[in-house]
Amino acid sequence: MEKTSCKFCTLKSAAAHTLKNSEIGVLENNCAQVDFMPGDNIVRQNSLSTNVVYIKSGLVKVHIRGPIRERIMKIVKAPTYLCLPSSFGDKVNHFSATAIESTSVCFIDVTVFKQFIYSNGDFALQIILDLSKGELQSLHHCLNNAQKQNIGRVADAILFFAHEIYNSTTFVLPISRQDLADLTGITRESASRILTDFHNEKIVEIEGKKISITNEALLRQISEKG
Amino acid sequence: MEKTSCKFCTLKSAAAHTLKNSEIGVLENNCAQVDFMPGDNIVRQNSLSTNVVYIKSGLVKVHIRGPIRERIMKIVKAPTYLCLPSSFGDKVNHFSATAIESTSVCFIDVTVFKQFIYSNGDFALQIILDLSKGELQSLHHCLNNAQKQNIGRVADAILFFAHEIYNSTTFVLPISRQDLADLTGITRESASRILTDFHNEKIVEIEGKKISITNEALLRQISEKG
DNA sequence: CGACTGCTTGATGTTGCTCAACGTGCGTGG
DNA sequence: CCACGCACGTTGAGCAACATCAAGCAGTCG
Repeated sequence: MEKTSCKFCTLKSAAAHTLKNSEIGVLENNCAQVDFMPGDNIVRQNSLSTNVVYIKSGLVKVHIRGPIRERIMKIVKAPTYLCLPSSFGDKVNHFSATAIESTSVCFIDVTVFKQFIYSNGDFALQIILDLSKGELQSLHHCLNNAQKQNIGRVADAILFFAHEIYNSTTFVLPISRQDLADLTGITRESASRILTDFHNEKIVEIEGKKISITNEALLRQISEKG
Repeated sequence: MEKTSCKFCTLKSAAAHTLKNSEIGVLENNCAQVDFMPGDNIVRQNSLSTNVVYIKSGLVKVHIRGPIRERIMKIVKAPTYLCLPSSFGDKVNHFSATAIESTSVCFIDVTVFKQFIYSNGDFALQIILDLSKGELQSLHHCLNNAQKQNIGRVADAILFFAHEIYNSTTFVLPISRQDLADLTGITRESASRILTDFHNEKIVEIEGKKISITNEALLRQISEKG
């Protein structure tokens, strides 16, 4: 567990920027930074949630063991808070989180966090904004998945990585086909088939994990039409 | 628009209980109560969201016009806040809300609401708790629907009405088959078929909109096994 | 080299949507 | 009052989308 100074941290959240110097001091004493390698488990479902998790850098998948199969709820890149709702709404984590790329995380004591909300209105408002945006996003994601058929969801996922994560139409998929399937809620086989279909129809070029979008307009259309 | 006194309102939210007398006064001047009949539109998707909506009494469906078809996100009973995330996360409503039973609603100015969060830590914490619990619920609901097949979702819906809404194994379904289909993400025809299947297999007794669960153990098993 | 993992591809069966037909109750307008 | 349109509900037949099952293939690690 390294010694870090929150005060001079260059990767502070919007909420943390509202903290006063004295509060930063408190934060520093109740905050632990840990680094994770790809595949490492950051948060485990059903374990006790005593810390707020802040992703300083890296890429993380948030997943949950559903009644039938594993489901990846979302893939988030730093900087972001993780699983705030679990910390506040319940005592246990409702999700697991696993590093996809090497990732730095700050664990912050939840009681300290609550203290900040209590004493610092700006901080509270920022957290509420974060929560609200997060909820809207995941509901839309959920809605999309529920109504689209497989091909549309895979198109979605590709566009997501291209624009939300890598800002490039060419990228290396950081997850396996199984993970891609879990993310879109389909089977490994279907995911594989759809990728080769896209390749054959010259919509994207696929070479192992390397993906390159060649006909973005069509891909977008597939994503929207379901 | 009736004259009401928030101070003596017996249906206050947990958050509102934390307000000081002076704050209640402010609330009273920025709060309007409106009554709705079944079928009335309370909040309209894509309209400007300038108010926080608090359901004092009644039953409401929250729905959204998806890319393909209408989708009912959830059915909530009073007392509860509605669409908080829309108010904070964005300027427009992401959902519509429609009264199912006759319903009393308080519209509260969002800037006043923000003021409370800013000045009253208890209030902020309560709102964050509400948001967190709401998000966890909707994510689980989403997850369930995504992995279950139709029969399991309908079983879910029946159990939901029995236990969350009416606290009785016999009740009158307050919505149409079409709505039930939109709630579970299936077609009207499938919903109808599954209900008659349940009836034939003596799992529930169905007579128009009157529903009576006769084999709850089996119904629960269907709901869980997908 | 053999075991193993991740990926692909084909064959088969099931689920659930679509379409179509038909009955019912309700409100509207002639 | 009746005729009509319209929303709702039920049922059946056919079909498309997917999951499942099964087999095979390349790369990797012991």
